[in-house]
Amino acid sequence: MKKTYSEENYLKAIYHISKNENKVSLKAIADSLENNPASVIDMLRKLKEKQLITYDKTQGAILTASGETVALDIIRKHRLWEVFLVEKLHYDWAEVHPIAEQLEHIHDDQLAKRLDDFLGNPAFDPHGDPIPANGKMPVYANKRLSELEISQSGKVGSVRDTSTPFLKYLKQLNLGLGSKIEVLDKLDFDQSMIIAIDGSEPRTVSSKMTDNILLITE
Amino acid sequence: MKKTYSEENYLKAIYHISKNENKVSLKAIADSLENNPASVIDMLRKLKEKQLITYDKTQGAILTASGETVALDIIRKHRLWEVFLVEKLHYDWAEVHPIAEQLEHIHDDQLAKRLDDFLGNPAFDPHGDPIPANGKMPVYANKRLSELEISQSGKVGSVRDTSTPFLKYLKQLNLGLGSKIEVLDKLDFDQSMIIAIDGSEPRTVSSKMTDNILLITE
DNA sequence: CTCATGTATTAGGTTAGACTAATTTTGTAT
DNA sequence: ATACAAAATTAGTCTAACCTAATACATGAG
Ligand SMILES: [Mn+2]
Ligand SMILES: [Mn+2]
Ligand SMILES: [Mn+2]
Ligand SMILES: [Mn+2]
Repeated sequence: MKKTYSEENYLKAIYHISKNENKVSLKAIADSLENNPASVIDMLRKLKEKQLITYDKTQGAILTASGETVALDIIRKHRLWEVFLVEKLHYDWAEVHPIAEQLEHIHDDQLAKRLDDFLGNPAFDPHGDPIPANGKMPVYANKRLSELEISQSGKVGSVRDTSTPFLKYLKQLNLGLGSKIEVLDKLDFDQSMIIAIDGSEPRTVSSKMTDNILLITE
Repeated sequence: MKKTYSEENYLKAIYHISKNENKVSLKAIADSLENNPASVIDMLRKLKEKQLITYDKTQGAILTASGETVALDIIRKHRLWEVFLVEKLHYDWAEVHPIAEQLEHIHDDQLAKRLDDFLGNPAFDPHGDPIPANGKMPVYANKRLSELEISQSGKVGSVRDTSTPFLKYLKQLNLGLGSKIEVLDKLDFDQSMIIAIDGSEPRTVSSKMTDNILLITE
């Protein structure tokens, strides 16, 4: 059964929220899609009807197996297209998200596979996020920078916020995927951190920043 | 001003029909898009409102300059994506049209240019159709005069025989590059033609002559 | 000239997906 | 336990883009 652009966006939003919160509330979906709660509840009923989710106000929205399949397929296409835009068309990684938001909805049976092969079967998108394959999201060890203790370190594996302002900020800090970060100090009163990026001058960064950097620690 | 998917499809349809018919009728648009005439007239009024076309029942629909710009931009993207799908993703040329129908609506300021460069600035799509550039559809002398049927016409784009006798003969006929030729009649027994050159007196010309004149038709 | 047919137009209706403005339910702080 | 605020829900409205069915207009064959 073919899904609409809008249905696909809802399923994707529900998937992403479920990875960060233990309950996917109506409000969280509304905030994420910047839609009115009244619009959201209509769509949730439609998705429930189509057996793509379950929903009630206490449990929140939960993807069914087929709902998750759709969500992962969209995320896969989104991330593959982002790789294409950066690797082949030489876009900056900060520019590709809005274009991938459109491209992820292109529907064709063979397209994702052919694109994947053309790109050399990449494992990660330009933001360091893993590309789903075979209906599953690959998992790998990662930790928020905000969770590190003083003197611990790690390599930047991905960023949770892919907004242009945030990515521009990172660029200004000289921080990219693979940068090594060491925690020099942590301020108790607002959780801001003093860090060294690739061994350079200490920089102070807010908890909002450290919450959005995911590290490969091991 | 951003155009909807549907508006773009209408403008494209009007463009294509106008190249094959001397009037873009409501019915022709309805047939081409497989939409109901009642739906079509609504959209024509909307496009007229937005100054993308003019329309009245006797003249039919005519693209304004800005309407044509939009149409050519969509056709450009359609054909570039077809090249991508065939050249890079190794689709068969017969499979790519429905996918390009979706991809042509992806909106981003830089995308067409970047894609064009990535593909090596192709002049033709996989079906041999020219790819618009700089807001214009390239035209090529693509048909021998001898291939035209009665009542068809075209403009002289080039000549295959460049011998002095031939060119002198053309001069005597008052025929040069850009001259408009209309086929008035064709004689079965020796394939000679009776033609009007720039609307002048009918002239009879041999098949040897008509084989050596290349026309821009469309 | 007239009427049959094809083309254009109007009128009214549907669906998807959004909205605003109540209202109800739930959770939390006192 | 109360009362307030946040979250969920309902009711009603809107727009884009389609539809069907009825009607008007144009045209060409007899
Ligand atoms: Mn993205
Ligand atoms: Mn990404
Ligand atoms: Mn095509
Ligand atoms: Mn083509």
